[in-house]
Amino acid sequence: MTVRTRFAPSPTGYLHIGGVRTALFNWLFARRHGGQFLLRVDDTDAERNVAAALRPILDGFRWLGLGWDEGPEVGGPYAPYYQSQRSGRYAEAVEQLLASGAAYRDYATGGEIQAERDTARREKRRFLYSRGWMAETDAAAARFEAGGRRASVRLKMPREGVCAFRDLVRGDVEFEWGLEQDHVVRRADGTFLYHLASAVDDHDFAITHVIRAVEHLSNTPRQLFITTALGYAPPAFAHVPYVAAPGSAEKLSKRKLDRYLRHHEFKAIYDRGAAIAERSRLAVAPETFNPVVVDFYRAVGYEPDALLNYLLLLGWSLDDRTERFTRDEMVARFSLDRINRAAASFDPGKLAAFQERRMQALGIDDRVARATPFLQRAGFVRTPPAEAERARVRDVVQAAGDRIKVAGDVLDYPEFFQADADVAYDGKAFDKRLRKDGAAPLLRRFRGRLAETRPFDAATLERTLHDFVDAEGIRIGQVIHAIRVAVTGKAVGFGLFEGLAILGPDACLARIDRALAQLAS
RNA sequence: GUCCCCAUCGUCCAGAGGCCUAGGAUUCAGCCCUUUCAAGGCUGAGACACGGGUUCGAAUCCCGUUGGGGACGCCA
Repeated sequence: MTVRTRFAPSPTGYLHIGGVRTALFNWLFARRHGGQFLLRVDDTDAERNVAAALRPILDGFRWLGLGWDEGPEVGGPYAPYYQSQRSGRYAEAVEQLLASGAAYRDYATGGEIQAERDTARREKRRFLYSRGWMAETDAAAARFEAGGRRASVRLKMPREGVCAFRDLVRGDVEFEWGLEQDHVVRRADGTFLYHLASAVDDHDFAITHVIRAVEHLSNTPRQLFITTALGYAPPAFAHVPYVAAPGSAEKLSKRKLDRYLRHHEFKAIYDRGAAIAERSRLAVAPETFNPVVVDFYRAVGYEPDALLNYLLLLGWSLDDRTERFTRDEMVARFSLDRINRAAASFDPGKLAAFQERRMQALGIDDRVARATPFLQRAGFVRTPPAEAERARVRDVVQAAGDRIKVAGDVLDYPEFFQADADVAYDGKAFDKRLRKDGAAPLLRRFRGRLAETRPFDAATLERTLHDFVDAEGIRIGQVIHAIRVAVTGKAVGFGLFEGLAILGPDACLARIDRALAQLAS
């Protein structure tokens, strides 16, 4: 029997980072065992589905490189993979449940159910439907319908005994049947609910392993009930713990961005991302520009492999030290039995560390390829880049080295792409390094040396400065900062000589002149 | 409220009775390197929630307490 796993997103418009981890586990498990990983669209709730809300989810999967063997846009032998298009099958299943007595028509109104629920809560016991409006015979149904009521279909759950099953991460699990609800599987309007659809689909799509978030653990008995009532062989279950919020044990939620922003590492990656988005004139939807959502990482230039590697280790480990995994290594080493039982908090700082290492491992060509689109969006480089632009990007990325931690960080160096007159001065740096006694004349004299320096490369420039410093009888620190601010506008940046060489003599001289003029005025 | 689950450095993991004076990663602090900023190197701080058992021996097994969390929909 070949292993088949699935991830079943409902089209909400965004891909949650916790969802990705669950999907990754599914993907890895299927790949590990030479099986198939499929995507199924859980869109039974028409009201909740916004148009085109599946797009960002599929894009996210593609970006991450988590390919699906069957599902939306790729089809497959069991198509369609949209629950909204499988009503025929669900209708059959409901008829079968009804016929076997595993389900019944129910005529209670929402208000009546709510009243029973309220009573139960008042009496401090778990709610259990009285079955007061249950119709098990056509005669009973006719009586209710004569009163204008419409039937939903509920599961007739056992009221005694236990539901026991083995969970691949949690071990043996038991639930008391008597505590289970008579869940609705078909609404009064004839549409079907998740549990029914899920049980039917897992069977129809030949899913062998249901690997999903632990939130679904308590749903398992009712799904098992449906599965067995329908005569299907149940899949194996593996319930993965949820991903908790940074510095907390609460479930990570997209809606609590404001609260997470109080966590300094979370705030740091958010702020960095926001700065990149702003500089690259990226139109960000506040809805998804959120480190809880995968889109965020794509937008600011993270490496998918870094995200995946980090997520893999959030609740799973191989041993006490292996942390770096390539795709192939992940696939080769992954196993369900090393998934933790406790929830794990999302740690943005550690994700950033993985990203940094991954970026460092990339060759210059890859880094240039990652950085270029950000410069294009910011309007610094044309699409496609001119030859000179291409070379400039390469030089800057090379010189910046591992200062570029996410691809969007290349926008920290606009001065290499701007016209001389557009370079902005950092006011504080300008005052500190240029507006002080001796700075201007020193800079002017150095300009003279610079004008004669040839070749204009980093090594020669460095020699030029050292000669200048010796001749003046000063320390290098007395002039180098002034040069940096004059030429780049900033107090910080990569190697000064590399920077000067990249800009070339004309730009360097023009910028020094501009700074000098600014000082004189 | 009812049911269920979880519990090792701030965080993520290792640990399945002696290998643990608890290991790795990340974060943080300090030092080194250095024209700035990064990176890198070195050093350091930092945990078995508590109480009882079981055992020659417990972070590991059992019970309880405490704390934290999840599920309780005609949502998925």
